[in-house]
Amino acid sequence: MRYLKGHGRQTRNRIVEEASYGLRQHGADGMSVVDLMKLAGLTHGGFYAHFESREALVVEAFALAMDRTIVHWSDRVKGMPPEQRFEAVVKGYLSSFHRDNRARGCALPALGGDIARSSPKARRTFGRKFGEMIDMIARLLPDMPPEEARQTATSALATMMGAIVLARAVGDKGMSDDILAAGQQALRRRAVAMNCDHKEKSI
Amino acid sequence: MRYLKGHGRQTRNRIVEEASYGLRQHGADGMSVVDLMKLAGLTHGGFYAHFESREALVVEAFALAMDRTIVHWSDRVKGMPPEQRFEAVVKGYLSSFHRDNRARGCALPALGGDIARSSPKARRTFGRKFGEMIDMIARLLPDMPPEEARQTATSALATMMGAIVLARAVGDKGMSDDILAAGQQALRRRAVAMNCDHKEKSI
DNA sequence: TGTACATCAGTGAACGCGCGTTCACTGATGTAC
DNA sequence: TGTACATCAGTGAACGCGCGTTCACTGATGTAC
Repeated sequence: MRYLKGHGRQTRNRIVEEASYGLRQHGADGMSVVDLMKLAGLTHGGFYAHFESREALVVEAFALAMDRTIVHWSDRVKGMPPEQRFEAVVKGYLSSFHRDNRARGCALPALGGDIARSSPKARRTFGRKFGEMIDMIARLLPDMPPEEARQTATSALATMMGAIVLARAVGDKGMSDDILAAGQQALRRRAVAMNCDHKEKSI
Repeated sequence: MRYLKGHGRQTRNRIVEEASYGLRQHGADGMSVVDLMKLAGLTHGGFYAHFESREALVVEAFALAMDRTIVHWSDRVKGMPPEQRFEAVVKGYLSSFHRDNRARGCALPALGGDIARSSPKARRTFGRKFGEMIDMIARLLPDMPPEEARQTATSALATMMGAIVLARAVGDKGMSDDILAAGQQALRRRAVAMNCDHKEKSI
């Protein structure tokens, strides 16, 4: 062998990984094939030895980013008491650190809007990964019936993602911080509402 | 005068209006100057008689779309009893009709992600308009103290916008409907939480 | 009423550029003998 | 140990195309006299 075994595969993985950062930073249409290969320290000519098209890489990079986000959440709550987990993820998500780190942050606010305009194939992949995200968040709510947990996880993801998009979009720093705070407050309230529901049911 | 008075202004308005539909449908980078002028029934050559640059039109079209959304909400709640207004807006927003009508729908889910990557000027304009949206929604919550109403309006907008982006992005129709339902449920719960808060305070 | 000129919104060819994609080639290192 | 050849990840010039922007021009209609 002229190259170490698996060299090609390793290069390919590196391209996908670097692309997942670059695309989150600059958007699904924000980097050219030349740019994406440069991120991996390569020239553009070899691109089509690894991927069928630019779009195929975008879809892979997007899926990888979502997997990484799920792993990140798992790591974050590892060893925590169950009742603190949901809020811990929310706090980390709706932080100024996350807002200011597009490239390493969640793919939903970075690329969700682009996916809505993508091919059916890309949207199916997105749907599957988003389902995994819902499952992951729902598992942080063990007190709830499974269906309610999934529904709460779904709306929590919508709130978190929306708040990050808006916090990144507004020009004003104070308003941006207010958006993150409002999101946190809302998700804390949601927990209160659940207690409330239970109280009302038990009356 | 060779043209009726205000002809140029009228044409300009028509370009901005049609662009606001086209850009919501296809994204801030999804239509060329040729495409945008064609929407208004014109050729591309005259574009720079009306606008300084393509980006200037995008910013104007975006601002117009946000103004229209605010007016749409006002019209919708006109004459309704105050306590039904907030939920009426939420229901209209988180509907399959809105999800399936990108071009005429709210600009936040259609273009929010693009704005986050735009020029500071575009983001300042967005921030100002978004502030107006918050004020509008907060006015639908007259029972709350002003600051709490603004905070609730902010997080409600984040939830609504996030849910529409996600509902549009997932390939699966059932999952998409679930996302809208989860968003509605969450915002209903939020109202419950408020009642709860008041009860707890009054104890 | 008729003719020459002024106005200006809109036209369409042309520009330089960066894009996604293709392809003949390179060069480092393995194998055959 | 030395030489010829095979392999293949990576290179970079080239392609056709659509983009944002510029600009000389058109043509319908107003005004001057």
